[in-house]
Amino acid sequence: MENMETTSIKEVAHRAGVSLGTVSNVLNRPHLVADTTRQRVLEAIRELGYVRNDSARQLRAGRSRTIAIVVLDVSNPFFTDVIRGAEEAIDAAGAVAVVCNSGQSAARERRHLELLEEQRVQGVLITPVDGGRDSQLVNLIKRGVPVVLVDRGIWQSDRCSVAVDDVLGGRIAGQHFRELGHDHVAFVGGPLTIPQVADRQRGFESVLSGVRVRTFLTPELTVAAGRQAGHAIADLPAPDRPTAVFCANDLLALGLLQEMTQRGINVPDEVAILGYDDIDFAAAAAVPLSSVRQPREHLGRAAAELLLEETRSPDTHAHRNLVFHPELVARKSTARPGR
Amino acid sequence: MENMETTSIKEVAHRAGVSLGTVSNVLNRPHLVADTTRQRVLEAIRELGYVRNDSARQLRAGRSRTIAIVVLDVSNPFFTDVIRGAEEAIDAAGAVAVVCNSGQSAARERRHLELLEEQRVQGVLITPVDGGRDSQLVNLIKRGVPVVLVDRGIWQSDRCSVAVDDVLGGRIAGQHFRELGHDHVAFVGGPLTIPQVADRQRGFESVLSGVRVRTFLTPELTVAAGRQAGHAIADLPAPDRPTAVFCANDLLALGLLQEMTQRGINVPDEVAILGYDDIDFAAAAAVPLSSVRQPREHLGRAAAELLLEETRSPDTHAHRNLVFHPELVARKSTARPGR
DNA sequence: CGCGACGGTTGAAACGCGTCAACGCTGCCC
DNA sequence: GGGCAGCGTTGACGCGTTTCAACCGTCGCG
Repeated sequence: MENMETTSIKEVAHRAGVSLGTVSNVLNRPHLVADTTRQRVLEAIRELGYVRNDSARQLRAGRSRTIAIVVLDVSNPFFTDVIRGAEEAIDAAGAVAVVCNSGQSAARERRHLELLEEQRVQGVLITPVDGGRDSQLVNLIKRGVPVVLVDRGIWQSDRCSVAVDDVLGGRIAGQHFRELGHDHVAFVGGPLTIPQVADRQRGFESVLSGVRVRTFLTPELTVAAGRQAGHAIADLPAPDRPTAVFCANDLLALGLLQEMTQRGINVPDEVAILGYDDIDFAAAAAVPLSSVRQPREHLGRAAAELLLEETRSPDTHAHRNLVFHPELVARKSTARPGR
Repeated sequence: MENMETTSIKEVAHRAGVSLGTVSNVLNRPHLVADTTRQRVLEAIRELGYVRNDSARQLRAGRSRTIAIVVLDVSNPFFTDVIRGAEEAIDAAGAVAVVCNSGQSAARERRHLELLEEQRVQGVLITPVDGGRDSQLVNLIKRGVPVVLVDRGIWQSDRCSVAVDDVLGGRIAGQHFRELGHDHVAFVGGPLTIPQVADRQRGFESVLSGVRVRTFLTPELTVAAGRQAGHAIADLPAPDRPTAVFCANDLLALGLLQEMTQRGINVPDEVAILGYDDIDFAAAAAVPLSSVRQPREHLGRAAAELLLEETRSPDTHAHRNLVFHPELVARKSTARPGR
């Protein structure tokens, strides 16, 4: 077991009394090697603590077995769930997933992509900082590396992508309020420069013609921003207050909920609240939060499968842009008053 | 830009009219190359879209520039914060961080470690599934790969580690209750096979001699388990009910809080609740949750720095086992009654 | 003015390690 | 004896790095 730092296939061959190629065969095509020889080689490998040098292997193979998942923010539960789904599929295919965190920084994303390109990764699954126009990413694609966009830039036909239909999500929210009989509702979210937010708003309003809809723009999608919006809504005199509020994500909804609870405004009787994402904490809130759920793990799995498909048959592969449907998870925060 | 798949340093050299070595010098020791030549080479690189082959480079160098962070669960905020801290330090050192998720599975951890070893990573920062006795991890260390344990196995002297003093965290909790004048308190947590949980309990009880302390064991550290414990506590007749509860983590505390709120038991007036971890949602709970905060990012940064130090001077390096101190973050859930 | 020395480059070749295709040896069967 | 498996070996190859000898032009000294 000692002297491991420099153990190469050559020493294994020497110790086992065979040639280099045989050792290689034992490792890669064991059926070609006679039983006794194979045993001897495996024995030598064990004794020397030999570990294959992946650099050399890759150098010859021209590509690696790893698939990279580049996310905007590892601490966002949305992405961690996407990661889990993708890992599942990648694992099942015998590849290995590594996660890179761009942390919303274009510079870090670029650094990661550069390295990944140098490492000749098998493919990249990415939620790009800038929607996928970055030159580094374009280079990667030009080079023939399969790339799948996750939840961004679904309109680009030169690559695969997966996303969730946010307009539909908004529609589902509006529909839900309609069915509950609300005739004065509100949308809380922002900034509208985030396509997801704008889409959700658009879908929401599109099914609410004839209903009074107010909009409260927020500077970000956080609990604090939700609280502030809640402040503004609670300050309205009761007759002028919307009876149902759709928030662009669950954090906003949780903030809103807290503010309402603190102000003594009953949820859902006086104000119904509907979130988006269905994060784990939604169900666990003081008043269990209704939410529009995105199939996060599914999204990741589908993305990984598109990627794997492309790596397996790059020639016949046709790029696809999958769009998933969100679904309503109704809980107490939008229960019909009086229930 | 075309024909990129096979572009090698050789073609660059040819196109620039220089030799291989010169191109290599341009890439690695540009000061050794005359200005005009360098420009010519850079130009050729750009024109051909050349990207260095990291496998070949590593094959020669014997080791890579990447540092792996292997965590138990990417969707746990504790780890994502640790990751962020570690990435900061790794980035600053010019290395690259990749994250591997073992998902609590020893098999996946093993697979990842095997691959990392084959890739000759510069170092590994890991929270091992089994406390660090896994043979794959031991192999890695034998081989001379720097390994730093995170929040596990601090007693092992053959490697560096970082951890947070959970006994102290428990003491801080107990001390807090003492100062608030509680004379009947409870600990909620489990299973005690998790060292962190056992340590917190031990510390908690150690400073509460003379105080009545009940223990409610939970099967896991989740919101649901917290709710169940809350159920049991709320069922106690008021005089027999503890006036302050210390939970082994914030999820339990949030579940407990919800149950209390739902049962109409006032927090903190009738029951004070103290959590552990100070996750983002703690401050955002219906009643802002007091918690014992662990310096998560700091932990990650320190771990990465130990690792980097070891990679830089493997000979003079002495293993260290850093222990960090948690701190109390007092919010409303443990405010003095009547305030 | 001529020659050697010197600072500063350049280019050929060896090297790191595993993979794979082509080839060679043994022994057996018909 | 010819042919065929079955097994193992040989050697070229992938690509960037590094070493070292050779080379260039310039400068100083005699």
